[in-house]
Amino acid sequence: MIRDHAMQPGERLPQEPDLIGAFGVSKGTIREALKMLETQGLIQMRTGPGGGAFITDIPAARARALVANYFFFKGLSISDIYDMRQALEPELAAELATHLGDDALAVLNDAMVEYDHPPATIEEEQRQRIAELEFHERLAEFSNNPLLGFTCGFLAALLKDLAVCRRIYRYPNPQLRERGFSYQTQLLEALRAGDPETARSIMKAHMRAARRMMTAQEAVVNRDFLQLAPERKAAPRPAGPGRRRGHRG
Amino acid sequence: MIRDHAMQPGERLPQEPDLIGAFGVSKGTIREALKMLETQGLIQMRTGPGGGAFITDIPAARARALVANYFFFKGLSISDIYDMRQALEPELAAELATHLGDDALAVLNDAMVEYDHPPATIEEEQRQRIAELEFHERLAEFSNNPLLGFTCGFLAALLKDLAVCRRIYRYPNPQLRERGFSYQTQLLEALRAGDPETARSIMKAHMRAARRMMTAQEAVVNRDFLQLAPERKAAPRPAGPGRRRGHRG
DNA sequence: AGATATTTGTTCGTATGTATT
DNA sequence: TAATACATACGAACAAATATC
Repeated sequence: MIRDHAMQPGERLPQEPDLIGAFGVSKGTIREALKMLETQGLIQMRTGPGGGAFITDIPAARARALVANYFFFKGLSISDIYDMRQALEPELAAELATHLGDDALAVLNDAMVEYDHPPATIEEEQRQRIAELEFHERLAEFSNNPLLGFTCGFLAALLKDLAVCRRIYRYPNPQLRERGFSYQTQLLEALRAGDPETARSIMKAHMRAARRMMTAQEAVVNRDFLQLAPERKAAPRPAGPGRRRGHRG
Repeated sequence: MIRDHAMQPGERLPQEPDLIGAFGVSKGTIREALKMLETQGLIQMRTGPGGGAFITDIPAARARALVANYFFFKGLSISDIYDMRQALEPELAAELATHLGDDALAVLNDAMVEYDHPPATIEEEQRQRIAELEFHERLAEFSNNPLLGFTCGFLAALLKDLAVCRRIYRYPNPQLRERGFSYQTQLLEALRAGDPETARSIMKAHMRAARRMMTAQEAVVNRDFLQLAPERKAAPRPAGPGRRRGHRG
Protein backbone atom coordinates (compact mmCIF):
# COMPACT_ATOMS: atom_id res chain seq x y z
CA MET A 1 0.00 0.00 0.00
CA ILE A 2 2.82 2.38 0.88
CA ARG A 3 4.65 1.63 -2.32
CA ASP A 4 1.61 1.63 -4.58
CA HIS A 5 0.49 5.01 -3.26
CA ALA A 6 4.12 6.25 -3.36
CA MET A 7 3.64 7.53 0.17
CA GLN A 8 6.23 9.97 1.46
CA PRO A 9 7.64 10.59 4.95
CA GLY A 10 5.15 12.52 7.04
CA GLU A 11 2.04 11.03 5.46
CA ARG A 12 -0.35 9.03 7.59
CA LEU A 13 -1.61 5.52 6.94
CA PRO A 14 -5.34 4.83 7.30
CA GLN A 15 -6.52 4.13 10.82
CA GLU A 16 -6.67 0.63 12.19
CA PRO A 17 -10.40 0.09 11.52
CA ASP A 18 -9.93 1.25 7.91
CA LEU A 19 -6.92 -1.04 7.43
CA ILE A 20 -9.00 -3.89 8.84
CA GLY A 21 -11.60 -3.14 6.17
CA ALA A 22 -9.10 -2.57 3.36
CA PHE A 23 -7.25 -5.83 3.88
CA GLY A 24 -10.08 -7.92 5.28
CA VAL A 25 -8.12 -9.10 8.31
CA SER A 26 -8.56 -8.60 12.01
CA LYS A 27 -7.12 -6.00 14.34
CA GLY A 28 -4.48 -8.32 15.75
CA THR A 29 -3.12 -9.11 12.30
CA ILE A 30 -3.06 -5.46 11.31
CA ARG A 31 -1.23 -4.65 14.51
CA GLU A 32 1.40 -7.29 13.84
CA ALA A 33 1.93 -5.86 10.37
CA LEU A 34 2.25 -2.33 11.75
CA LYS A 35 4.71 -3.60 14.35
CA MET A 36 6.84 -5.05 11.57
CA LEU A 37 6.93 -1.72 9.77
CA GLU A 38 7.64 0.13 13.00
CA THR A 39 10.50 -2.26 13.80
CA GLN A 40 12.05 -1.54 10.43
CA GLY A 41 11.74 2.17 11.17
CA LEU A 42 9.40 2.72 8.22
CA ILE A 43 6.52 4.05 10.33
CA GLN A 44 6.03 5.56 13.75
CA MET A 45 2.85 5.10 15.75
CA ARG A 46 1.17 7.89 17.69
CA THR A 47 -1.79 7.53 20.04
CA GLY A 48 -4.62 9.96 20.61
CA PRO A 49 -6.74 12.02 18.24
CA GLY A 50 -5.00 12.65 14.93
CA GLY A 51 -2.73 9.75 15.81
CA GLY A 52 -2.02 6.67 13.76
CA ALA A 53 0.84 5.29 11.69
CA PHE A 54 3.09 7.88 10.03
CA ILE A 55 5.61 7.16 7.31
CA THR A 56 9.05 8.28 8.48
CA ASP A 57 12.55 8.66 7.18
CA ILE A 58 14.31 5.76 8.89
CA PRO A 59 16.51 7.23 11.63
CA ALA A 60 20.19 6.41 11.04
CA ALA A 61 20.45 5.04 14.57
CA ARG A 62 17.63 2.58 13.87
CA ALA A 63 19.25 1.34 10.66
CA ARG A 64 22.58 0.99 12.47
CA ALA A 65 21.02 -1.04 15.26
CA LEU A 66 19.35 -3.37 12.76
CA VAL A 67 22.55 -4.09 10.87
CA ALA A 68 24.56 -4.30 14.10
CA ASN A 69 22.34 -7.23 15.09
CA TYR A 70 23.49 -9.01 11.96
CA PHE A 71 27.09 -8.87 13.14
CA PHE A 72 26.26 -9.93 16.70
CA PHE A 73 27.14 -13.60 16.20
CA LYS A 74 29.89 -12.93 13.65
CA GLY A 75 32.71 -12.33 16.12
CA LEU A 76 34.08 -9.12 14.62
CA SER A 77 37.69 -8.29 15.40
CA ILE A 78 39.43 -4.95 15.60
CA SER A 79 41.21 -5.85 12.37
CA ASP A 80 37.92 -6.44 10.57
CA ILE A 81 36.74 -2.98 11.54
CA TYR A 82 39.99 -1.24 10.68
CA ASP A 83 40.22 -2.95 7.29
CA MET A 84 37.04 -1.06 6.50
CA ARG A 85 38.01 2.19 8.17
CA GLN A 86 41.34 2.30 6.39
CA ALA A 87 39.56 1.93 3.08
CA LEU A 88 36.69 4.35 3.73
CA GLU A 89 37.67 7.12 6.13
CA PRO A 90 40.32 8.56 3.77
CA GLU A 91 37.70 8.73 1.00
CA LEU A 92 35.29 10.40 3.39
CA ALA A 93 37.92 12.98 4.32
CA ALA A 94 38.68 13.73 0.68
CA GLU A 95 35.00 14.08 -0.14
CA LEU A 96 34.33 16.38 2.80
CA ALA A 97 37.18 18.64 1.76
CA THR A 98 35.29 19.47 -1.42
CA HIS A 99 32.22 20.97 0.21
CA LEU A 100 32.45 21.46 3.99
CA GLY A 101 31.29 24.90 5.16
CA ASP A 102 32.34 27.04 8.11
CA ASP A 103 29.37 25.97 10.21
CA ALA A 104 30.26 22.31 9.84
CA LEU A 105 33.90 23.03 10.67
CA ALA A 106 32.79 24.84 13.81
CA VAL A 107 30.74 21.82 14.91
CA LEU A 108 33.75 19.57 14.40
CA ASN A 109 35.98 21.94 16.32
CA ASP A 110 33.54 21.92 19.22
CA ALA A 111 33.54 18.14 19.24
CA MET A 112 37.28 18.16 19.90
CA VAL A 113 37.33 20.25 23.09
CA GLU A 114 36.38 17.14 25.09
CA TYR A 115 39.82 15.64 24.48
CA ASP A 116 42.15 18.57 23.80
CA HIS A 117 43.86 17.93 27.15
CA PRO A 118 45.33 14.89 28.94
CA PRO A 119 42.76 13.02 31.03
CA ALA A 120 42.86 13.34 34.83
CA THR A 121 41.25 9.98 35.54
CA ILE A 122 40.74 6.67 33.79
CA GLU A 123 37.05 7.51 33.55
CA GLU A 124 37.85 10.74 31.74
CA GLU A 125 40.15 8.83 29.44
CA GLN A 126 37.28 6.51 28.53
CA ARG A 127 34.97 9.46 27.91
CA GLN A 128 37.64 10.99 25.68
CA ARG A 129 37.87 7.86 23.56
CA ILE A 130 34.13 7.88 23.08
CA ALA A 131 34.27 11.58 22.21
CA GLU A 132 37.02 10.92 19.70
CA LEU A 133 34.83 8.34 17.99
CA GLU A 134 31.92 10.76 18.04
CA PHE A 135 34.11 13.22 16.15
CA HIS A 136 34.24 10.62 13.39
CA GLU A 137 30.47 10.13 13.59
CA ARG A 138 30.03 13.86 13.06
CA LEU A 139 32.37 13.74 10.07
CA ALA A 140 30.27 10.94 8.60
CA GLU A 141 27.04 12.90 9.08
CA PHE A 142 28.38 15.70 6.91
CA SER A 143 29.04 13.44 3.94
CA ASN A 144 27.13 14.09 0.74
CA ASN A 145 27.32 10.38 0.00
CA PRO A 146 24.67 8.62 2.12
CA LEU A 147 26.37 5.24 1.73
CA LEU A 148 29.76 6.47 2.77
CA GLY A 149 28.33 8.53 5.62
CA PHE A 150 26.22 5.70 6.97
CA THR A 151 29.01 3.15 6.82
CA CYS A 152 31.65 5.34 8.44
CA GLY A 153 29.18 6.33 11.16
CA PHE A 154 28.33 2.69 11.69
CA LEU A 155 31.97 1.70 12.08
CA ALA A 156 32.56 4.43 14.65
CA ALA A 157 29.44 3.31 16.54
CA LEU A 158 30.71 -0.28 16.49
CA LEU A 159 33.98 0.81 18.06
CA LYS A 160 32.02 2.56 20.79
CA ASP A 161 29.83 -0.40 21.61
CA LEU A 162 31.73 -3.59 20.87
CA ALA A 163 32.67 -5.59 23.96
CA VAL A 164 36.32 -6.04 22.91
CA CYS A 165 36.64 -2.31 22.42
CA ARG A 166 35.05 -1.44 25.72
CA ARG A 167 37.60 -3.68 27.41
CA ILE A 168 40.40 -2.02 25.50
CA TYR A 169 39.28 1.39 26.67
CA ARG A 170 39.72 0.30 30.30
CA TYR A 171 43.48 0.28 29.79
CA PRO A 172 45.30 3.62 29.79
CA ASN A 173 46.90 4.57 26.48
CA PRO A 174 47.94 8.23 26.35
CA GLN A 175 49.36 7.91 22.82
CA LEU A 176 45.95 7.08 21.40
CA ARG A 177 44.53 10.45 22.44
CA GLU A 178 47.64 12.52 21.70
CA ARG A 179 48.13 11.22 18.20
CA GLY A 180 44.43 11.18 17.45
CA PHE A 181 44.06 14.78 18.50
CA SER A 182 47.06 15.80 16.45
CA TYR A 183 45.81 14.04 13.32
CA GLN A 184 42.35 15.51 13.69
CA THR A 185 43.74 19.01 14.09
CA GLN A 186 45.69 18.61 10.87
CA LEU A 187 42.62 17.14 9.21
CA LEU A 188 40.47 20.14 10.08
CA GLU A 189 43.09 22.43 8.55
CA ALA A 190 43.04 20.47 5.31
CA LEU A 191 39.24 20.49 5.28
CA ARG A 192 39.20 24.23 5.88
CA ALA A 193 41.68 24.70 3.06
CA GLY A 194 39.49 22.56 0.79
CA ASP A 195 42.40 20.25 0.02
CA PRO A 196 41.09 16.72 -0.68
CA GLU A 197 44.44 15.06 -1.28
CA THR A 198 45.98 16.31 1.95
CA ALA A 199 42.84 15.42 3.89
CA ARG A 200 42.92 11.93 2.44
CA SER A 201 46.55 11.30 3.32
CA ILE A 202 46.17 12.65 6.84
CA MET A 203 43.21 10.39 7.46
CA LYS A 204 45.09 7.47 5.96
CA ALA A 205 47.94 7.99 8.41
CA HIS A 206 45.47 8.50 11.26
CA MET A 207 43.76 5.19 10.55
CA ARG A 208 47.03 3.32 10.13
CA ALA A 209 48.28 4.58 13.49
CA ALA A 210 44.98 3.93 15.26
CA ARG A 211 44.82 0.43 13.88
CA ARG A 212 48.32 -0.34 15.08
CA MET A 213 47.60 0.86 18.60
CA MET A 214 44.22 -0.80 18.83
CA THR A 215 45.36 -4.23 17.62
CA ALA A 216 48.36 -4.14 19.94
CA GLN A 217 46.08 -3.27 22.82
CA GLU A 218 43.60 -5.95 21.73
CA ALA A 219 46.26 -8.63 22.08
CA VAL A 220 47.15 -7.50 25.61
CA VAL A 221 43.54 -7.18 26.70
CA ASN A 222 42.45 -10.51 25.27
CA ARG A 223 45.36 -12.24 27.00
CA ASP A 224 44.40 -10.73 30.36
CA PHE A 225 40.71 -11.29 29.79
CA LEU A 226 41.11 -14.89 28.77
CA GLN A 227 43.40 -15.59 31.71
CA LEU A 228 40.89 -14.10 34.13
CA ALA A 229 37.96 -15.93 32.56
CA PRO A 230 39.47 -19.02 30.89
CA GLU A 231 36.12 -20.71 30.36
CA ARG A 232 35.46 -18.09 27.70
CA LYS A 233 38.10 -19.72 25.55
CA ALA A 234 35.75 -22.64 25.03
CA ALA A 235 32.72 -20.49 24.29
CA PRO A 236 30.73 -21.94 21.39
CA ARG A 237 31.97 -20.47 18.14
CA PRO A 238 29.66 -19.28 15.40
CA ALA A 239 28.31 -22.18 13.40
CA GLY A 240 28.46 -22.26 9.61
CA PRO A 241 31.39 -22.70 7.24
CA GLY A 242 34.75 -21.61 8.60
CA ARG A 243 35.47 -18.31 10.23
CA ARG A 244 38.90 -18.33 11.77
CA ARG A 245 39.28 -15.64 14.38
CA GLY A 246 38.13 -14.96 17.91
CA HIS A 247 36.99 -11.82 19.72
CA ARG A 248 33.27 -12.37 20.08
CA GLY A 249 31.41 -9.04 19.98
CA MET B 1 15.58 -12.90 27.96
CA ILE B 2 17.68 -13.88 24.95
CA ARG B 3 20.60 -11.80 26.12
CA ASP B 4 20.38 -12.77 29.78
CA HIS B 5 20.31 -16.45 28.92
CA ALA B 6 23.05 -15.90 26.28
CA MET B 7 20.92 -17.90 23.88
CA GLN B 8 22.61 -19.13 20.73
CA PRO B 9 21.32 -19.69 17.19
CA GLY B 10 19.30 -22.89 17.04
CA GLU B 11 17.91 -22.64 20.57
CA ARG B 12 14.18 -22.33 21.05
CA LEU B 13 12.33 -19.69 23.04
CA PRO B 14 9.60 -20.81 25.43
CA GLN B 15 6.22 -21.35 23.85
CA GLU B 16 3.66 -18.60 23.68
CA PRO B 17 1.68 -19.69 26.77
CA ASP B 18 4.90 -19.80 28.81
CA LEU B 19 5.99 -16.39 27.59
CA ILE B 20 2.54 -15.07 28.51
CA GLY B 21 3.12 -16.41 32.00
CA ALA B 22 6.76 -15.32 32.25
CA PHE B 23 6.09 -11.72 31.27
CA GLY B 24 2.55 -11.44 32.59
CA VAL B 25 1.14 -10.00 29.36
CA SER B 26 -1.45 -11.18 26.91
CA LYS B 27 -1.02 -13.31 23.84
CA GLY B 28 -1.41 -10.39 21.45
CA THR B 29 1.39 -8.47 23.13
CA ILE B 30 3.70 -11.49 23.09
CA ARG B 31 2.98 -11.99 19.44
CA GLU B 32 3.78 -8.38 18.62
CA ALA B 33 7.09 -8.77 20.44
CA LEU B 34 7.86 -11.98 18.55
CA LYS B 35 6.97 -10.25 15.28
CA MET B 36 9.48 -7.53 16.08
CA LEU B 37 12.22 -10.09 16.64
CA GLU B 38 11.23 -11.99 13.53
CA THR B 39 11.28 -8.78 11.47
CA GLN B 40 14.83 -8.12 12.62
CA GLY B 41 15.74 -11.65 11.60
CA LEU B 42 16.66 -12.60 15.17
CA ILE B 43 14.13 -15.43 15.40
CA GLN B 44 12.16 -17.61 13.03
CA MET B 45 8.73 -18.98 13.90
CA ARG B 46 7.64 -22.52 13.12
CA THR B 47 4.16 -23.98 13.58
CA GLY B 48 3.24 -27.47 14.60
CA PRO B 49 4.58 -29.83 17.27
CA GLY B 50 8.11 -28.94 18.31
CA GLY B 51 7.55 -25.57 16.72
CA GLY B 52 7.99 -22.17 18.26
CA ALA B 53 10.45 -19.29 18.06
CA PHE B 54 14.02 -20.25 17.22
CA ILE B 55 17.04 -18.01 17.57
CA THR B 56 18.70 -17.69 14.18
CA ASP B 57 21.80 -16.26 12.61
CA ILE B 58 20.35 -13.29 10.74
CA PRO B 59 20.35 -14.17 7.04
CA ALA B 60 22.52 -11.75 5.06
CA ALA B 61 19.63 -11.10 2.68
CA ARG B 62 17.43 -10.01 5.60
CA ALA B 63 20.05 -7.61 6.93
CA ARG B 64 20.58 -6.22 3.45
CA ALA B 65 16.87 -5.62 2.96
CA LEU B 66 16.62 -3.81 6.29
CA VAL B 67 19.48 -1.44 5.54
CA ALA B 68 18.32 -1.01 1.92
CA ASN B 69 15.09 0.45 3.33
CA TYR B 70 17.17 3.11 5.04
CA PHE B 71 18.50 4.28 1.70
CA PHE B 72 15.12 4.18 -0.01
CA PHE B 73 14.40 7.90 0.42
CA LYS B 74 18.04 8.97 0.15
CA GLY B 75 18.22 9.15 -3.63
CA LEU B 76 21.43 7.19 -4.14
CA SER B 77 23.33 7.83 -7.35
CA ILE B 78 25.61 5.58 -9.34
CA SER B 79 28.51 7.73 -8.16
CA ASP B 80 27.62 7.19 -4.52
CA ILE B 81 27.73 3.45 -5.01
CA TYR B 82 30.93 3.46 -7.01
CA ASP B 83 32.70 5.70 -4.50
CA MET B 84 32.21 2.84 -2.09
CA ARG B 85 33.00 0.05 -4.53
CA GLN B 86 36.22 1.70 -5.65
CA ALA B 87 37.34 1.89 -2.04
CA LEU B 88 36.24 -1.58 -0.93
CA GLU B 89 36.32 -4.07 -3.80
CA PRO B 90 40.11 -3.80 -4.28
CA GLU B 91 40.61 -4.53 -0.56
CA LEU B 92 38.24 -7.48 -0.85
CA ALA B 93 40.21 -8.83 -3.80
CA ALA B 94 43.50 -8.49 -1.95
CA GLU B 95 42.10 -10.21 1.12
CA LEU B 96 40.63 -13.08 -0.89
CA ALA B 97 43.98 -13.69 -2.58
CA THR B 98 45.45 -14.63 0.79
CA HIS B 99 43.16 -17.56 1.52
CA LEU B 100 40.87 -18.61 -1.36
CA GLY B 101 40.84 -22.36 -1.98
CA ASP B 102 40.31 -24.38 -5.17
CA ASP B 103 36.68 -25.09 -4.35
CA ALA B 104 35.91 -21.39 -4.03
CA LEU B 105 37.74 -20.63 -7.27
CA ALA B 106 35.68 -23.31 -9.00
CA VAL B 107 32.45 -21.71 -7.78
CA LEU B 108 33.60 -18.34 -9.12
CA ASN B 109 34.54 -19.86 -12.44
CA ASP B 110 31.10 -21.43 -12.74
CA ALA B 111 29.49 -18.08 -12.05
CA MET B 112 31.20 -16.65 -15.12
CA VAL B 113 29.90 -19.09 -17.75
CA GLU B 114 26.64 -17.11 -17.91
CA TYR B 115 28.43 -14.22 -19.61
CA ASP B 116 31.51 -15.70 -21.29
CA HIS B 117 29.89 -15.04 -24.68
CA PRO B 118 28.21 -12.08 -26.40
CA PRO B 119 24.46 -11.91 -25.71
CA ALA B 120 22.04 -12.87 -28.47
CA THR B 121 19.17 -10.71 -27.23
CA ILE B 122 18.66 -7.66 -25.07
CA GLU B 123 17.05 -9.94 -22.47
CA GLU B 124 20.15 -12.09 -22.36
CA GLU B 125 22.27 -8.99 -22.01
CA GLN B 126 20.25 -7.97 -18.97
CA ARG B 127 20.60 -11.44 -17.45
CA GLN B 128 24.33 -11.25 -18.06
CA ARG B 129 24.62 -7.97 -16.17
CA ILE B 130 22.79 -9.46 -13.23
CA ALA B 131 25.06 -12.51 -13.41
CA GLU B 132 28.12 -10.29 -13.46
CA LEU B 133 26.96 -8.61 -10.28
CA GLU B 134 26.25 -12.00 -8.73
CA PHE B 135 29.88 -12.89 -9.40
CA HIS B 136 30.78 -10.01 -7.10
CA GLU B 137 28.24 -11.22 -4.53
CA ARG B 138 29.94 -14.60 -4.54
CA LEU B 139 33.31 -12.95 -4.08
CA ALA B 140 31.94 -11.08 -1.08
CA GLU B 141 30.56 -14.26 0.48
CA PHE B 142 34.04 -15.77 0.53
CA SER B 143 35.54 -12.94 2.55
CA ASN B 144 36.94 -13.72 5.99
CA ASN B 145 35.97 -10.22 7.05
CA PRO B 146 32.22 -10.17 7.76
CA LEU B 147 32.03 -6.38 7.49
CA LEU B 148 33.80 -6.23 4.16
CA GLY B 149 31.87 -9.19 2.81
CA PHE B 150 28.50 -7.83 3.85
CA THR B 151 29.14 -4.35 2.49
CA CYS B 152 30.47 -5.48 -0.88
CA GLY B 153 27.57 -7.91 -1.22
CA PHE B 154 25.15 -5.16 -0.32
CA LEU B 155 26.58 -2.80 -2.95
CA ALA B 156 26.29 -5.46 -5.65
CA ALA B 157 22.69 -6.14 -4.59
CA LEU B 158 21.93 -2.42 -4.77
CA LEU B 159 23.20 -2.30 -8.33
CA LYS B 160 20.93 -5.21 -9.19
CA ASP B 161 17.82 -3.68 -7.67
CA LEU B 162 18.07 0.09 -7.93
CA ALA B 163 15.62 1.67 -10.35
CA VAL B 164 18.28 3.81 -12.07
CA CYS B 165 20.39 0.75 -12.64
CA ARG B 166 17.54 -1.33 -13.99
CA ARG B 167 16.90 1.41 -16.51
CA ILE B 168 20.55 1.50 -17.45
CA TYR B 169 20.53 -2.23 -18.10
CA ARG B 170 17.82 -1.77 -20.72
CA TYR B 171 20.34 -0.08 -23.00
CA PRO B 172 22.80 -2.25 -24.88
CA ASN B 173 26.44 -1.79 -23.90
CA PRO B 174 28.69 -4.57 -25.19
CA GLN B 175 31.82 -3.01 -23.68
CA LEU B 176 30.49 -3.46 -20.16
CA ARG B 177 30.37 -7.24 -20.51
CA GLU B 178 33.56 -7.61 -22.54
CA ARG B 179 35.73 -5.59 -20.23
CA GLY B 180 34.09 -6.98 -17.12
CA PHE B 181 34.69 -10.52 -18.26
CA SER B 182 38.29 -9.76 -19.11
CA TYR B 183 38.99 -8.14 -15.74
CA GLN B 184 37.34 -10.97 -13.86
CA THR B 185 39.36 -13.56 -15.75
CA GLN B 186 42.55 -11.77 -14.81
CA LEU B 187 41.31 -11.46 -11.26
CA LEU B 188 40.72 -15.19 -10.91
CA GLU B 189 44.27 -15.83 -12.11
CA ALA B 190 45.68 -13.49 -9.46
CA LEU B 191 43.50 -15.11 -6.79
CA ARG B 192 44.64 -18.56 -7.89
CA ALA B 193 48.24 -17.40 -7.74
CA GLY B 194 47.65 -16.01 -4.24
CA ASP B 195 48.88 -12.58 -5.30
CA PRO B 196 47.10 -9.86 -3.26
CA GLU B 197 48.77 -6.86 -4.87
CA THR B 198 47.93 -7.93 -8.40
CA ALA B 199 44.39 -8.83 -7.39
CA ARG B 200 43.97 -5.43 -5.80
CA SER B 201 45.19 -3.50 -8.80
CA ILE B 202 43.10 -5.53 -11.25
CA MET B 203 39.99 -4.88 -9.20
CA LYS B 204 40.88 -1.22 -8.92
CA ALA B 205 41.06 -0.94 -12.71
CA HIS B 206 37.85 -2.97 -13.05
CA MET B 207 35.95 -0.62 -10.75
CA ARG B 208 37.34 2.48 -12.40
CA ALA B 209 36.26 1.26 -15.83
CA ALA B 210 32.85 0.11 -14.62
CA ARG B 211 32.22 3.43 -12.91
CA ARG B 212 33.09 5.33 -16.04
CA MET B 213 30.75 3.29 -18.21
CA MET B 214 27.91 3.30 -15.70
CA THR B 215 27.95 7.05 -15.04
CA ALA B 216 28.14 7.79 -18.75
CA GLN B 217 25.17 5.49 -19.31
CA GLU B 218 23.35 7.04 -16.34
CA ALA B 219 23.51 10.47 -17.96
CA VAL B 220 22.06 9.17 -21.24
CA VAL B 221 19.34 7.13 -19.56
CA ASN B 222 18.28 9.91 -17.22
CA ARG B 223 18.02 12.32 -20.12
CA ASP B 224 15.80 9.93 -22.07
CA PHE B 225 13.80 8.93 -19.02
CA LEU B 226 13.17 12.49 -17.91
CA GLN B 227 12.15 13.49 -21.43
CA LEU B 228 9.71 10.62 -21.66
CA ALA B 229 8.26 11.26 -18.20
CA PRO B 230 8.92 14.93 -17.47
CA GLU B 231 6.60 15.04 -14.45
CA ARG B 232 9.22 12.96 -12.64
CA LYS B 233 11.50 15.95 -12.65
CA ALA B 234 9.23 17.58 -10.12
CA ALA B 235 8.96 14.50 -7.92
CA PRO B 236 9.21 15.50 -4.25
CA ARG B 237 12.83 15.43 -3.16
CA PRO B 238 13.97 13.95 0.13
CA ALA B 239 13.26 16.32 3.00
CA GLY B 240 15.93 17.23 5.52
CA PRO B 241 19.03 19.39 5.24
CA GLY B 242 20.52 19.63 1.77
CA ARG B 243 21.30 16.74 -0.47
CA ARG B 244 22.30 17.89 -3.92
CA ARG B 245 21.87 15.13 -6.44
CA GLY B 246 19.04 13.33 -8.18
CA HIS B 247 18.43 9.73 -9.21
CA ARG B 248 15.78 8.54 -6.82
CA GLY B 249 16.19 4.82 -6.04
C1' DA C 1 -2.58 -42.94 3.98
C1' DG C 2 -5.05 -41.23 8.00
C1' DA C 3 -5.95 -39.84 12.71
C1' DT C 4 -4.27 -37.14 16.43
C1' DA C 5 -1.75 -34.07 19.26
C1' DT C 6 0.91 -29.89 19.49
C1' DT C 7 1.92 -25.39 18.46
C1' DT C 8 1.45 -21.13 16.04
C1' DG C 9 -1.90 -17.99 13.62
C1' DT C 10 -6.34 -15.31 13.52
C1' DT C 11 -10.61 -13.38 15.16
C1' DC C 12 -13.82 -10.88 18.03
C1' DG C 13 -15.54 -8.39 21.97
C1' DT C 14 -14.24 -5.53 25.51
C1' DA C 15 -11.63 -2.56 28.39
C1' DT C 16 -7.89 0.80 29.17
C1' DG C 17 -4.56 4.52 28.21
C1' DT C 18 -3.53 8.86 25.99
C1' DA C 19 -3.63 13.02 23.50
C1' DT C 20 -6.61 16.64 21.37
C1' DT C 21 -10.42 19.81 21.44
C1' DT D 1 -13.54 19.49 32.90
C1' DA D 2 -15.61 16.66 29.75
C1' DA D 3 -16.09 14.57 25.38
C1' DT D 4 -13.81 12.51 21.53
C1' DA D 5 -10.67 9.83 18.69
C1' DC D 6 -7.21 7.27 18.51
C1' DA D 7 -3.84 3.37 19.80
C1' DT D 8 -2.91 -0.35 23.18
C1' DA D 9 -3.92 -4.40 25.92
C1' DC D 10 -6.55 -8.42 27.44
C1' DG D 11 -8.89 -13.09 27.06
C1' DA D 12 -11.35 -16.68 25.17
C1' DA D 13 -12.45 -19.17 21.20
C1' DC D 14 -11.41 -20.91 16.74
C1' DA D 15 -8.47 -21.97 12.48
C1' DA D 16 -4.43 -23.68 10.20
C1' DA D 17 -0.09 -26.00 9.94
C1' DT D 18 2.86 -29.80 10.88
C1' DA D 19 5.07 -33.63 13.23
C1' DT D 20 4.23 -38.31 14.98
C1' DC D 21 2.15 -42.58 15.42
